[in-house]
Amino acid sequence: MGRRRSDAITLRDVARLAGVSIATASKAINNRDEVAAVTRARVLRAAAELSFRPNVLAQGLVAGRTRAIGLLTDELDGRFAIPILLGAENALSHEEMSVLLCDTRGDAIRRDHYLRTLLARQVDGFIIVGDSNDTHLSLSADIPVPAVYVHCRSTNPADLCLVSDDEGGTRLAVEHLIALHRKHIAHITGPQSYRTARDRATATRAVLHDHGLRLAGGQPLHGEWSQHWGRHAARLLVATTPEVDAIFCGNDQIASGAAQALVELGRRVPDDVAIVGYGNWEIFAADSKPPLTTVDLNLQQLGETAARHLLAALDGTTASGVLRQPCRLVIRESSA
Amino acid sequence: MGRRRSDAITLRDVARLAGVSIATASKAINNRDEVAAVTRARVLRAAAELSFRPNVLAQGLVAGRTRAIGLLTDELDGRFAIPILLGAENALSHEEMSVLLCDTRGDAIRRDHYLRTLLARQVDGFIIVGDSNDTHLSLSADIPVPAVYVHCRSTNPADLCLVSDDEGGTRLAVEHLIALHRKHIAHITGPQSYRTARDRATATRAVLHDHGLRLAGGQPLHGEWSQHWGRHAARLLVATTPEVDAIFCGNDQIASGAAQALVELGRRVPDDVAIVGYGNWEIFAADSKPPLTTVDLNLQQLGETAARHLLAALDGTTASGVLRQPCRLVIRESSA
DNA sequence: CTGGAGATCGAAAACGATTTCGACAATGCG
DNA sequence: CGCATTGTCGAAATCGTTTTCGATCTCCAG
Repeated sequence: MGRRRSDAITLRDVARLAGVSIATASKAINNRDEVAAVTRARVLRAAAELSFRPNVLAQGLVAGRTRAIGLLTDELDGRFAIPILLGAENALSHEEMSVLLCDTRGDAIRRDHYLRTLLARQVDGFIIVGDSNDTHLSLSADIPVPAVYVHCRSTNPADLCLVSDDEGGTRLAVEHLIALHRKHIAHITGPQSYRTARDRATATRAVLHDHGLRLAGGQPLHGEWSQHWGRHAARLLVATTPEVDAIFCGNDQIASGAAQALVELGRRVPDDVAIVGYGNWEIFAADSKPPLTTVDLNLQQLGETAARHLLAALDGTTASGVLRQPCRLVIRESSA
Repeated sequence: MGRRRSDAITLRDVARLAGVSIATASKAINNRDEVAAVTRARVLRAAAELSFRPNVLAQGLVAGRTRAIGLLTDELDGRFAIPILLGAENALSHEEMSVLLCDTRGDAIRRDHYLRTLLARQVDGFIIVGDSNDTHLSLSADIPVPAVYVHCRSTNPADLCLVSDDEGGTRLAVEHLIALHRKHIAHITGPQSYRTARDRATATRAVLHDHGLRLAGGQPLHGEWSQHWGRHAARLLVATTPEVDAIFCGNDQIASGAAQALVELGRRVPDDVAIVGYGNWEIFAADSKPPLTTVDLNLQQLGETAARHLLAALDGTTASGVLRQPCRLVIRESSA
């Protein structure tokens, strides 16, 4: 067991070894001026020799910056929160900031509890990761530090919200299918209760209309976000609209299920029917049969962007409104 | 924006309102004796009135307990770390402990960096979540606080490691198939380089042997942990060992792929061939066609157990060695 | 040689809690 | 009543750092 806690290296030790006062040592290490270059070098050498690490608690207590942020997620076990979290954590660690993780499981009581805990811990700011469905209650009124909302919309227009660009992603997908000369493009997606499902359905129609086309089957097919619904909806579609030659699916699970059902019905993918998914959940998209063309949400970058905006806010540069992160089309065999 | 940081409620405010000294207020709030019941009540009332929340930084600085632990993961975006993390975080939050999350991405340099950061932050302990494949380098020599290893094995036998009980889980799966009167049971699983794949393959043979059976096809089929390999291996199996009437798969993706291939080959699941997966990754297992019988790893409980052991270690009750967490069989249509 | 400016440094206060220990009052016992 | 014991409270030390501000030193112009 390394050094015991009691005999950790403190600034006092460094100062003693360097032959200066604690104050000077602090200034030397924190790159303040009013300390001679030669003195600074001596202090730094001493610090290195003792492998000194400042006690962040005391630092935060005095300087008001704890170099820690709270990351509040609604449902961590979903598909979206993790990449966002990884992106944010990565960007923050570059700035020597730590992440305190709390998952509310969609429970308001837990959220309040965590919020208070994190505030008692004096976090410098918050990143709130929602589930992109409903708008997220604004917390800005309750907290004295900056917050950035990711993958959800705050109820307060003065907050900064970062979301994936559903309209742009939809355009990428649908125009890709149009470029493949598909004329009968259908849309299978998730429940109408999801904002993203509604937005992308609307966008699908708009893009088709721009190119003088209309949705195959007339209506988007709304159901669950599952393979099962994908299979079911694909069978429905083939029965009611046999001329369909492309399907744009609301996520990769639906796409995977749809592909499976089409193969069972004797349609070739992509020759007879091209399929495009949404989300680029690699485990589904790349391992499906055939591998799926899909829209990547750049979630990791979304997290990084959130972290950068939060860091900027800590420096006083606040932004607000809804920022849309562009998507990226990943082409695989299901439309090749 | 709630209360500004500068005018946060401190113990001084509570003491003043209650008409006692700071020392007494501290004792009253922390439930120490040597304070009269009536005084304590007055202090608590004052604290409640001001909605006082102690500054954890100062607490940690003096009392040596920061009520925060570091959670170090090797790869957070894998399938295993998240449920473990959720379980641990839940158990810890009951004790008002926070989780500092760091993902090393399997990189030793990042791990060292995070380790130092967390130590500078004076965390009370560590939970190390590995990827269950290789043994994890022991960190105990470098850190002055307790650590618990989850889903991996430490190189140091004095460390406490919590893993899923592969042998028990395998027994559940295989004996379930045997109870269904299956005689020709095959095993499709992941790469031999994975310890869990090897252990479960060995256990499969042992359980079959206990019941006077042997592995259909003679050898376990090792490949990738993917649907693609599941499809491929299932086709191989039917070609070389047509009498196969059950397949125990190393994970749910392989099982899902195998089921898909079998259906395409005209075999009915489960009537002709029963299938059991491993891991109970709901998104695959429950949404597959047909839904998969599988072995649940109780990962969330594994995380909770880890948290409890860590809390015990903080109180001085250390344990060591490898603890195996029992699994649970989830029966769905693929073997019903 | 003198005086003021600028550079460099350290003593001490501050941050918000916990903990130790001495002071004091109330009580019990002989 | 006198003395010891117990119960209650608060002054002060402590933790490791940052920050302020006064002290000292150097150096150069007048």
